Amino acid sequence: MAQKQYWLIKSEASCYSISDLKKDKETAWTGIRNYQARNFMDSMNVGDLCLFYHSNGTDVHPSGVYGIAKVSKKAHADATQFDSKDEHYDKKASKEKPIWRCVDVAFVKEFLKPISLGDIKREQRLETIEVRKPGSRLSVQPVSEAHFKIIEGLSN
DNA sequence: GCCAACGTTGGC
DNA sequence: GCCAACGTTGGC
Repeated sequence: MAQKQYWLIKSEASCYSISDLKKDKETAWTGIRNYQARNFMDSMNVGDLCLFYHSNGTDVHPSGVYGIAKVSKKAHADATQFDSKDEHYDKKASKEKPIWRCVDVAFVKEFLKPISLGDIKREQRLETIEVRKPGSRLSVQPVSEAHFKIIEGLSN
């Protein structure tokens, strides 16, 4: 068993939120159409923990980490790339030659107190975290164990 | 809604 | 293989 890794996965709350995952218990993390993000998903292992980040927030619902999910299945072909009616359809992909993959993630917990991007920027120990970098658009990104634990700690 | 940052595409 | 144009993301 490989050592546990930590990640941050982004979703717009209006698209798929932590409460959706709480309700579903488990979901396929489909729709990732970025090679770097895909490659990170390829290196995920079952049991890895993910910070669940809501992007494109509002004043009422700020961008930030809203909870934790756990990888429950290693990367497999993302079914939405074959579906011409899906918004993530990719005509260059075929069942014989899939381009995009996704992992399955399971609900772990929803933070009682979400950690907003503002909170993250105020925390000196998180100075080097990817999500703080200007123009950080990567929707799946690695997070160090230390940073993961700090954010988890802040929510208590 | 604006705009900066970034990835992708396509002409050359 | 370069690079300008374009589309998308995401904070504000």
